Amino acid sequence: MGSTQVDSPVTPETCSVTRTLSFVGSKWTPLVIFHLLPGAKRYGELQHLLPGISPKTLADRLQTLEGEGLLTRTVHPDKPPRVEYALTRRGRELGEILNSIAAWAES
Amino acid sequence: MGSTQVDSPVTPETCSVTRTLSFVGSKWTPLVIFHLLPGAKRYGELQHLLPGISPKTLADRLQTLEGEGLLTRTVHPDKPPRVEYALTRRGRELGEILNSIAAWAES
DNA sequence: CCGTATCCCTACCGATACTG
DNA sequence: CAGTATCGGTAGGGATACGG
Repeated sequence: MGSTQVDSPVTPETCSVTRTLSFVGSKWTPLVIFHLLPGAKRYGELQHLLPGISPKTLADRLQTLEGEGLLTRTVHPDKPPRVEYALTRRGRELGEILNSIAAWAES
Repeated sequence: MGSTQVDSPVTPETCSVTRTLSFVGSKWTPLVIFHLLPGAKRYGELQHLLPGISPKTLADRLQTLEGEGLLTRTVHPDKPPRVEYALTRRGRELGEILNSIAAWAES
């Protein structure tokens, strides 16, 4: 006998793609990821690579990406302080997808 | 002699990925694309497939996607009016990328 | 050097009512 | 049926000043 239960529709709240794009699509986030793909960078380096970004926004993006497990934040106990950000494997995987979007968009 | 000209930095305004995600990342847009992947749908069908979306938002998303060349809008001269939306080849290509994001997000 | 704290503005999105 | 018009809330992001 067939079930009378219909599939519950996917909503923006339950869609994995919508959820992913909700933070990857934030302003500056793709560029942050691109700049980290070649290797770890310091906070100040990213600021110079991203002219126009505010310190608040850069910190927001880095913290969100860290919270999503896409990058790691490493504090080196130096004076003056030195903090490095590096993509995780998962972050690099997402970077590859962003590259495929770039290829699609520019073709 | 090496040029003294440095690369002008990429900004969110000139980044093709940021620009793409600025509309693909809009709420409901990925779901609209997913529902159109199997084939053309009418406006009312999409409304029922997307419970909770407002008519304004649905119209906004469809018009944006049409403007980006990702779908076509076809008016059939019937009574009552019948309008169908179908992905273009480019729209289906983007849909495939969204599927790869889903695979990444769910892995 | 690496951020946080505030304030503010605006663009996105939802609800609702209405029209060809 | 397939939208448009209008209004309003809210969250994202910028500018700026300051702190560990």
